[in-house]
Amino acid sequence: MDKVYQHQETEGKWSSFWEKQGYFTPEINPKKKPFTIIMPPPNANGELHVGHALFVTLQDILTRYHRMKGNSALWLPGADHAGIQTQVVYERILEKQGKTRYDLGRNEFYAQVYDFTLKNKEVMEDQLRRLGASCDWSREKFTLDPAISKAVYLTFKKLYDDGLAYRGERMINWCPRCTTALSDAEIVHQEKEATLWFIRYPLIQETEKAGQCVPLKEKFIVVATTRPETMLGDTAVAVNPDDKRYKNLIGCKAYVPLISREIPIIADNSVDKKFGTGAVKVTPAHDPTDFEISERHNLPKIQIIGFDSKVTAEGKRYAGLKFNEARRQILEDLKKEGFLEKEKPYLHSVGRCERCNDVVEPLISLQWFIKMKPLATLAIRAVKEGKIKLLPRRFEKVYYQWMENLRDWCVSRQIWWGHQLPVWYCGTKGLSDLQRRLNDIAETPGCGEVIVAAEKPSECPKCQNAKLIQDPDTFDTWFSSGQWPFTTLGWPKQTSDFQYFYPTSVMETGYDIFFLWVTRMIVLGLYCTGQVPFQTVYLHGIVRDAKGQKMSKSKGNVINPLTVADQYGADAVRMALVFNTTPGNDQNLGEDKIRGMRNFTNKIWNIARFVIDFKPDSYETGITKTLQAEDKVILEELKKTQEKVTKSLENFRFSEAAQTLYQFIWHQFADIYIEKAKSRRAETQAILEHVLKVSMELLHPFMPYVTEEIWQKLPHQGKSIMVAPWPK
RNA sequence: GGCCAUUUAGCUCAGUUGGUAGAGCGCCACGUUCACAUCGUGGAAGUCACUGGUUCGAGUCCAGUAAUGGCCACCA
Repeated sequence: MDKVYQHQETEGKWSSFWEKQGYFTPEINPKKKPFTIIMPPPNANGELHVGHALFVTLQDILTRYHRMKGNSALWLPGADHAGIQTQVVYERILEKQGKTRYDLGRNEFYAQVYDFTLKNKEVMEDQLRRLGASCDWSREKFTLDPAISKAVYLTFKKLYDDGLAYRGERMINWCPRCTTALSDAEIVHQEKEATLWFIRYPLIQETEKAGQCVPLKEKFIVVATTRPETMLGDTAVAVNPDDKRYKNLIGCKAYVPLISREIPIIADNSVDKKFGTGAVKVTPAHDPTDFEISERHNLPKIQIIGFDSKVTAEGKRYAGLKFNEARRQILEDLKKEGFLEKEKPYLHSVGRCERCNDVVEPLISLQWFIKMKPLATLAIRAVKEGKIKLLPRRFEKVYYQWMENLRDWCVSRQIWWGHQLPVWYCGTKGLSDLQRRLNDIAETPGCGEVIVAAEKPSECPKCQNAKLIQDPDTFDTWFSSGQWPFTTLGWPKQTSDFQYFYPTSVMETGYDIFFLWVTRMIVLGLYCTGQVPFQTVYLHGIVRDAKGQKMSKSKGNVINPLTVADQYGADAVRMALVFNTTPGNDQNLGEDKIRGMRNFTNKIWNIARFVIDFKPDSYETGITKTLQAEDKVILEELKKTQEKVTKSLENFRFSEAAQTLYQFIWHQFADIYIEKAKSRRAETQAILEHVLKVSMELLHPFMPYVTEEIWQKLPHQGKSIMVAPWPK
């Protein structure tokens, strides 16, 4: 044995050995208890980062532990097409070639992105293997696999038939760069220095009801806004009904300056008396609150900013201008005509597209939605009844809050990369103008019937027209990944996998996608299968750099897990990622820590050298000799370690288990026992071998490679430590 | 505006039934024949953010304060 542990020479070897032996593929055995983890599918648009390495480590620990315990342990890997994110990534690649997706056209673009994701997927698979992931490649899935897609279509049809999926004109978040609607969960709010403009809306004396309306002294009602250009779409001014300043004006009318539209002054409780002037301009087509006010008061909704961010024809003389140019022009005109009373700096938050960072525009649009109230009720109950446990527990509170305040989920996206909606229209009549324009669809006749079906219908059931047009939109990527825990197991077919492995045991993922993903899996899992998708949710934190800064390419502080795995060994990287960490909290990872764990692997290696390289003529193979005090102590400590590690793992306390093993192996076994054993070498050999073997078995889930390498050199009947029984 | 987390040795962090403070890294001294210098032995180092309370006893439970970070929300 070498003096220094050479991870390069062992890690690749064992990884392929395990896979060839079929150890990653569990058997469906009714006598065994299943243990299932569905891997959060990495987005197939890049390489693995250190966050992936963390989930690989935690999930592999659980899988290896339960496999050794004798369960049928399935860890099912996969990859996510990652709709909008991948589309944005690929469009950036095209941009460098001076192209847009429109230059390629929908089919060619889809083909190229498909190719791109498959290549990334392969790279990621190798990287997962490299990190020691013992997942079952024979069951690997991709979100765009035909069977998975079909399940997704069926779910949508089921929702539609149950009245839970509907198409409607609602206020959505529009990303002008991605040219698509987004759900609320995909919006990132950011503080921004802005200006609050105070604009005078001239009052109109109501002649018929003379005397009822008492105009203000200045004959204006002043409103405050951060977006003056939206005044083009104002259809009311709202005040709080209890606001004494404006009480006499309720029911009166005012002019929108510059365009001279006559609008009512109305009372609505949503208006905050203390904000600005206490009077707010109402732009129903471009603000969610205003939209709701307009619904309550039956106000018209005038869209004045189009999907192209330009002012529409409704904007009269400002039509055709980009919204920001229109803003400048309008401010200039307001000033010139004396309608701008004052301005003041104001800090407020703007919504941005999570993927491309463009400012989103609230717009009314015809989209598909999922009704969330009834689904959320199921989801809340599942957690309340303890059918799903969230770790750490504190996430239950935010879970309930989120579920209780859900708005309907907009699931249609005007992007090309993803599952196209299983909706067909008889002729182009059913398509929105937006859809026709974005996809350059020529008009074809038809009765306008809307058909939702898992497969393309041959003709319109109403008028027998065979020229049906599929909805060009694609699903929110989280709609398909929200069904991942059961579509991967064959649902809706009652496959043996589904029956045996579902509901899954643990969902292990980052808290950063808790709302985007975990909540949706719970909702859709309960709805589709009638069972919880998983029993325990373990949420890990973000891996930051050594100083606690978020890793990013631009900062240059990224730790590439594969690079450090090559340098220090995958075992060291894995151990560093669980050592001294807690669920739900971020952790800092520096190279020092990984180096320290590399030293630990080397320590283990040298313990093994000491134990294994000893070649006496003969020695007792069993632990039968009268035991000395130190022998009793180490065996007792080993027993305690075994019990503690088992208990820690049962309770998802990975760090505690890792520290227990580290302390035992290094400081009790090596520093104390081995030192003492040196003076009575031959009679301790059996104990040394035993303690080493059990230590390796306990440590195996954490550091699979070095433990296998050493275990193989020890006397035993087994073929691999991976399938050795968990020490009792 | 609401909610949550964090605050423990120079640094990064563990500490789950409340019982004399722990780890890794770093630091100091010594030690290279006999598994390992990717090492060993020994050592210095903390009034566990602050204030009050419960308790025989609190880093650990309760109330409040402060600082930092995060999440959620329709702040015009």
